[in-house]
Amino acid sequence: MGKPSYRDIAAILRREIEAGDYERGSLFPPEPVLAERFGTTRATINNVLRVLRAEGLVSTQQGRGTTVTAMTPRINRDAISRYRKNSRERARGAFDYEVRKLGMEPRSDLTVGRAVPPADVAAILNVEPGQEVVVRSRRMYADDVPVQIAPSYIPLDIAAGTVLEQSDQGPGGMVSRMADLGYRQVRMSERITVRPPDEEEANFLQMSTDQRVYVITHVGYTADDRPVEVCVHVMPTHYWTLDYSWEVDPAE
Amino acid sequence: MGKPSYRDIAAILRREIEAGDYERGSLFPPEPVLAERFGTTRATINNVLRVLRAEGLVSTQQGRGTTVTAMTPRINRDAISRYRKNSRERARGAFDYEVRKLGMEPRSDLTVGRAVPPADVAAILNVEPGQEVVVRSRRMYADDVPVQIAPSYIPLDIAAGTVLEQSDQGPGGMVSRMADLGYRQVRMSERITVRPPDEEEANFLQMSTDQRVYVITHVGYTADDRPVEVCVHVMPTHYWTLDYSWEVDPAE
DNA sequence: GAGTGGTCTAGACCACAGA
DNA sequence: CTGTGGTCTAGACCACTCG
Repeated sequence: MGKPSYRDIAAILRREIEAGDYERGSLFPPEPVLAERFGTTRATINNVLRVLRAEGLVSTQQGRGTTVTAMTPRINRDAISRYRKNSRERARGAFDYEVRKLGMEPRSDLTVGRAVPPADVAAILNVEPGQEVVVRSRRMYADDVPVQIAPSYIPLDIAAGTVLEQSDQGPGGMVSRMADLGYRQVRMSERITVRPPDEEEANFLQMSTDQRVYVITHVGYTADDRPVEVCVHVMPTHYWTLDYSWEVDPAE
Repeated sequence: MGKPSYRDIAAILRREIEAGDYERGSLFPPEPVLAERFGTTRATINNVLRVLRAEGLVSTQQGRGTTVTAMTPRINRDAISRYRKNSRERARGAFDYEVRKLGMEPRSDLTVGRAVPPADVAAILNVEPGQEVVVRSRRMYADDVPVQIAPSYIPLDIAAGTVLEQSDQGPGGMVSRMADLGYRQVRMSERITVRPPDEEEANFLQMSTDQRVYVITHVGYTADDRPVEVCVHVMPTHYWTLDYSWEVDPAE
C-alpha cells in the first residue's frame, strides 16, 4: 500500500464531486490546500486537476481558481430534428429548445459582417480563396455559461444586400430566410472532428487545453446541389452530446 | 525575447513533423535529447509531448518511446451510407470500405459470447439489469494499427441459438442476418459523446490519457419500434472523422 | 541491463484576477 | 496587494520494453 498516485487522488475527488460535496459553480479548494491534504506537492495536484478537467468535472481559470463545472447534464444536439420546420419555429430556434429542455436559460449574440472565410469553407462554397462572403457569427450561452461558437458563411451573390446581412432574422431562422430568397435547402451534411481549442476558442469558451471541442462543419444544399451555407459549430465536448437518427431505405 | 516556452517548442516540432522531417511510424527523439536540444529539462519536454499527443501527431508508449503517428489522413465514417445495403455488401462491410479508401489494409477480430451489458445498454434494449445478452465484439485495425472497439449487444430472445451466435456472419453483416431472422431494422439512431479512454481502451488502442475517444451508441429499431441491437463504437478521435447527411423533409 | 517515458519532490518565479 | 494557477528547474526513483 504505497502513497496515492495522482490517479488515486483524482478518483477520490471525482467521487466527492459526483456525490455533491461541492456546490456546482463554486470554487474548488486551491492547489496548496489539496497538496497539504494529500501530503504531496502542487505539481502532483496539477496532474490531478488535469484529469478532472479532461473529464469536464472542473474548469480552471488562471488567477481565479478552479470551479466545479456548472453543467452536469450535457446539452443534447439533435441534428436532424433541429432542421425540421416545426422545430425551427418552436421556442425561437433549435438551440433555445435544446437548452430550455434542460431547465436552463439560453442566450446568444449575433455579429453580422463580411469576411474572408477559412480555406476549407471557401472550398466547400466554391468561392475563390481570398474572396469575401457574408458571415453571421453566433455565440451561445446556457445560464450565461458560453457553450458554443457558430459562424455561418453565405456567398455574396446570395446574401449581399438581403435580410441575411441584417441582425434580426425573424422566426424559423436562417434556413427559412434563405428559402424566402429562393434558396431552399433540401439536403444537409455534417462532418464532425474533435481537437483542442485554439487560443481564442479557449478564451471565450472558458476552456483549458486539456479539454476538447467538437467541430461540426454543417453544409446546406439546394435542390440543384449547390452548397449555399456553411456553418462551423465549435462546442466543448464536455457540454454536449450529438444525436442523429434516420430511416433505413429498404430498397438500397 | 525570452526562452521558448513549451508551447513554442511544441510549435517548432509540429512544423517539423508536418514538414515530414520524421518518417511516419518512426521513433521520435527521446526526451533527454529534446531537453538538451532546447536547453530545458525533461519536465518541460513532457509538456511539449502532451500537446503533440493531444493533437494526434505523436503517440507514446512507456518503455518504448514516442512515435510519429502513422496515420495522418483520418478515416471517414459515413454513418448513413454505411448502413445502406449496397455499401454493406461492397468490400465486405463498411469498415473495410472506409479503410481501403485511404489505401490502407483493414483487419478485424470478432469475439462472440454472452455477457451482462452495461447499464445504459440494458436500459435501451429493455432487458433486466443483470440479464445476459449476446455480445459480438469487434476489434478493428488499419494497417495493423488498432483503430476501433465495437461491441454489439442483441437480446437473447432474438439471438440465442441463431447464426448471430456464430462467428461467421456472411455478406452484408449483422443487419442483413437480423433481417433474415425477421428483425429488419428500419430506423437507426446514434448518440455521440467524447471522453478520455479507460485503462483497457487506452491499452488496446495504444492511446494516452491526453487523447480522447468518440463513443457512438448506435441503436437499430424494427418497424414496430423495438430496439433490437445496440452497438457501442469506441474510436480514437485523432483517427476518425464522422459524417452524416440527410434530406430535409419539406413538409415538416 | 540499458534506455525509455511516468511520476514525484522541493523550490522558484511569473501572469492574472479580484479586493 | 494577495492569492490563484501556469510554468519551470534539478534531481530522483520507478515501470516498462527490448535486446
